[in-house]
Amino acid sequence: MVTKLETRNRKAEEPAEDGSGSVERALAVLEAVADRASGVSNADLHRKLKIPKSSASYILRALVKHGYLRRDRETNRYYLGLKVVGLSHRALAALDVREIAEPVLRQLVDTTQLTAHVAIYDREEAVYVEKIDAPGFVKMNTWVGRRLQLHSTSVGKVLAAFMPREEMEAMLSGRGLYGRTPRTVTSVPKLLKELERVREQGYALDDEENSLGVRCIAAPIFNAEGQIEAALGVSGTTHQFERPQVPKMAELVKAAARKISHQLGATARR
Amino acid sequence: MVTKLETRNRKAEEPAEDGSGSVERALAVLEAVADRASGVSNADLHRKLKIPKSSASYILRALVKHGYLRRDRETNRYYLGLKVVGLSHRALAALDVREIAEPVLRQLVDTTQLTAHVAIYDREEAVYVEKIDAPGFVKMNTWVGRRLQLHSTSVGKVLAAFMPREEMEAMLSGRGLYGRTPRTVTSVPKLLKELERVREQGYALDDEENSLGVRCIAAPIFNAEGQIEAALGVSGTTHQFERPQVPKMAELVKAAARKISHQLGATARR
DNA sequence: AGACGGTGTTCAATATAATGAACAGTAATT
DNA sequence: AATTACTGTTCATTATATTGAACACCGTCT
Repeated sequence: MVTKLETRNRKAEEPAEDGSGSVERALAVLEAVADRASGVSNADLHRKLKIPKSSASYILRALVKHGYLRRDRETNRYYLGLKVVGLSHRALAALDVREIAEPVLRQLVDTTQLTAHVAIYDREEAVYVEKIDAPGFVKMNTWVGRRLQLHSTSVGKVLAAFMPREEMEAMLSGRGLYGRTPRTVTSVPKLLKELERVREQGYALDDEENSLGVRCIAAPIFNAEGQIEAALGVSGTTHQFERPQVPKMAELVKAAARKISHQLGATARR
Repeated sequence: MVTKLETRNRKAEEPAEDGSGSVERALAVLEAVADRASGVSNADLHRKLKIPKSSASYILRALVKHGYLRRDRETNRYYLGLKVVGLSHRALAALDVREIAEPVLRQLVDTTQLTAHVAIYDREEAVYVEKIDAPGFVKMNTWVGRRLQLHSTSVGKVLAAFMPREEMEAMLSGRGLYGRTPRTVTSVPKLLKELERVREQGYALDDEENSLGVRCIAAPIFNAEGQIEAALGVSGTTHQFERPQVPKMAELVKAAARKISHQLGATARR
């Protein structure tokens, strides 16, 4: 332990990770490679992760051997392999809500002309697990797998508002809320009030709080146990989705979310 | 199942394995979890992978910590985490051909009323990296990330036919060709002849060779260096895609593939 | 040519992780 | 309630993987 800390002398900005592990380092390598679309060399990893290049050499070989990375023979740079794409499909296929939601989303996109997403809660963030693009040329910079902060997005606020109270409070206690835009709610007390309103209204609004020029609205999807399963949201530019439309959109989104909840076996709520 | 266990046993008996063992086992765990949609317990892994449950315990914790697996607190079973979905997006985003191909595929689906795919070569298999569904109720059981054998599919045959000759022959030498259907080409010499014909014609046909009742046709996509980059294919049931239509479809698919090649910077070929 | 700064790989010593056994829970038995 | 047959976790010891240093290999410069 001590020697480990000594060898990794200055990791100035990174939070201390004391988890033991060769496995963890391999995963860190995987993520480091994912971070750079232009590929990563053995030496890059040696610098970036502060691991001996000999170790990186072995780790990389193992990852390549299993298809998680691929190696460009010309440049000796490493890129993400396609094995992860197969795994991704398996991970998503396990989420029943996706399949059920998809046709409902399509219809919602048709009626609202906005981009629709389904997001679930995962490790203190919201993750998009389904997306249907709006027609037209303006596209939202989102994708299945994208992770979002809870406090600055409509789906995030919905997921937080309806999760078990103690879990939510434990998560938020003593946590800084990053101000993504001037409109982001950055104080926990204010957010708690906002979440209370979300529970009352049954929907959450993101009025340029996550990205300037983008407005979103989301509603909760419940499962048969009455717990929140996911959030359904629509997103558009402030031009596509003007403020006066909010009440109408809220009803449409809530209705769509209820429809999905119902198909998941949830009984009517409220 | 049986064959899987057999290979595991043999592997365990063989002495030398290069690469980092602990990392490889972690990856094996990841894949074992992916294999079972119903989740996997620590004890399941102990049995399935023949690793001590204490070791499995540590590996699982590391994978959960980084989001590659998630643990159901109720049942202590493990499922794939959403981290892999984010990685998948990065891996696919690195493939320029996808973005370029997408609108062309859409148009091709419109004109042919068949399902269109783009596949690339990866580790002796073809992998779908893009898919556009045909309209209608019949859906192909395919997905982005699905891996296919080279010898029994149209995209696979195209990828094999146009890859560097020596690479292809090294890969095929002394390899058994699994007979997926009665129509599958199962001998290497026959396959080589077939690939020769593919090169001449500029397209490959899969006439119920991979799956009974499914017919596919594919053509190569070349990059600016004149190397094959991907294969573009259309698939349909034998009802949707009848044999007399093959010549016409071949031309449509070849034209679409050429269009993509051109946008990738390839100069006209043949 | 020769020296340099940059790669990635190999090897033996040692620091680290793997693991059998013991432990502590849980659930369904008798 | 006691018994059985499962779980998963912890810990000290051994067996293994990690890693600094040496090596080999480029291109690019004097």
